[in-house]
Amino acid sequence: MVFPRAAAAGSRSREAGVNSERAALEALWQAVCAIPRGRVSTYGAVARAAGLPGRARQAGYALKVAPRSLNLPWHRVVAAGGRIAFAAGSAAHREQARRLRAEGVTVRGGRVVHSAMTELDEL
DNA sequence: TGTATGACCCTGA
DNA sequence: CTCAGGGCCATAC
Repeated sequence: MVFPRAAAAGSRSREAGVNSERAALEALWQAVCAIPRGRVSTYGAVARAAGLPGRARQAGYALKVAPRSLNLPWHRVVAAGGRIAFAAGSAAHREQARRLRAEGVTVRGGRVVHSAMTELDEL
C-alpha cells in the first residue's frame, strides 16, 4: 500500500526528521488498514503494530490528519477498554458508533463489548 | 525557545 | 466509578 504525498501537516518534507514523521504516519495508517471489518482495535495496539510502542497519542494524531482519500477504517480504532474516544454526545461519537454497528459490532454505553475487540497486538 | 494541547495509556488511591 | 500523576510526542501559538 502506498500513500499519497503530503499529509495535512508536513507539506514540505526537507528535513530527515520530518520524513521520519511521515514514515511513522504511514506505518500507523497501514496498521489501521489491517484491522479487519467487524473487528476493533485500540490506539495503543495500533501504535505497537506500527512499531511505535507507547505512542498511542500519535496513533490518534495520525487518524486526525489522515487524508480522507485514504478511506481508512478509523471507526475501528477505539481507546483502551473499548471506549469510544470522542466526547459522548458529539457528532463524531455518534458517527463512530453508527459505523461500528453497521459492521455488526455491539456498542453499549459508549464502548464496544469486549468480545468484539481483537485480542489486541496481533495485527 | 517555551508552553499548551490533544481521536492516548497505565497505575494507584 | 472518579481523580491525580507520570509517560508519550507532534503541532500550534
